[in-house]
Amino acid sequence: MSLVQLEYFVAIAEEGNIGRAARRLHVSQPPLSRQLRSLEEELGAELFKRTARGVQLLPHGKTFLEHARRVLAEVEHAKSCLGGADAQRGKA
Amino acid sequence: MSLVQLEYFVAIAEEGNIGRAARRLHVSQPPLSRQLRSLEEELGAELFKRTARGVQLLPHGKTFLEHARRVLAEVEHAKSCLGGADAQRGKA
DNA sequence: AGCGTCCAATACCCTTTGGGTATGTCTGGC
DNA sequence: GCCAGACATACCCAAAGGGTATTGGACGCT
Repeated sequence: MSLVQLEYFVAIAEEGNIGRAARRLHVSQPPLSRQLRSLEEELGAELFKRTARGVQLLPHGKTFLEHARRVLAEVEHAKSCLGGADAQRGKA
Repeated sequence: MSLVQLEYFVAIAEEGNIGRAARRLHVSQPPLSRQLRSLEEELGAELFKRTARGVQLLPHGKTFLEHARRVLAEVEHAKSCLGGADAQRGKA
């Protein structure tokens, strides 16, 4: 599991659509599909139900989403507590 | 920044010695040196003072260590809350 | 002072990972 | 039946990550 996987997962969850999440993240769609699948395999749980209109969070996915957000928030906090200058630049 | 970088950083901090941390993590020493430096560059702050006997946490490093531990703990929590089976296996 | 030891840093190579493009497959609407 | 939209797959290439070998520097001992 990696931090980018978590970022991708959160974006997909928020968009409900892998392609749209890809545009938001400025990457193309296939990498997102792959990272998501790889994450699901590592966790041993399906996070989304794939439909013809996009993806939909499953119960496991909802649970994991909260954790993922907390991890990412903690990371941001860690970054912002150090360099000051760098962190501020990053925020903009 | 990646999760492995945080794991490496914590191990180095706990061992006070990159080579020993490397053995503990079952990797060789150079990758750890590199990842640590890369982390410091990204954060824009030196985390350790390099000495002839090993490395020593600087104030920034101590602060960051707490955050890093929190992130990793949160990740473990996220994992353990899903698959059950997989998570239990991972714990052993 | 000189030597040996220990540690981190660097150089170089190779494998693996990750992203991009093109295409396939399926579902739902007209 | 056909088209449009969405995820999955195949294939390629660049980048990241780890390994081995080596260098450079600091400490301790004699």
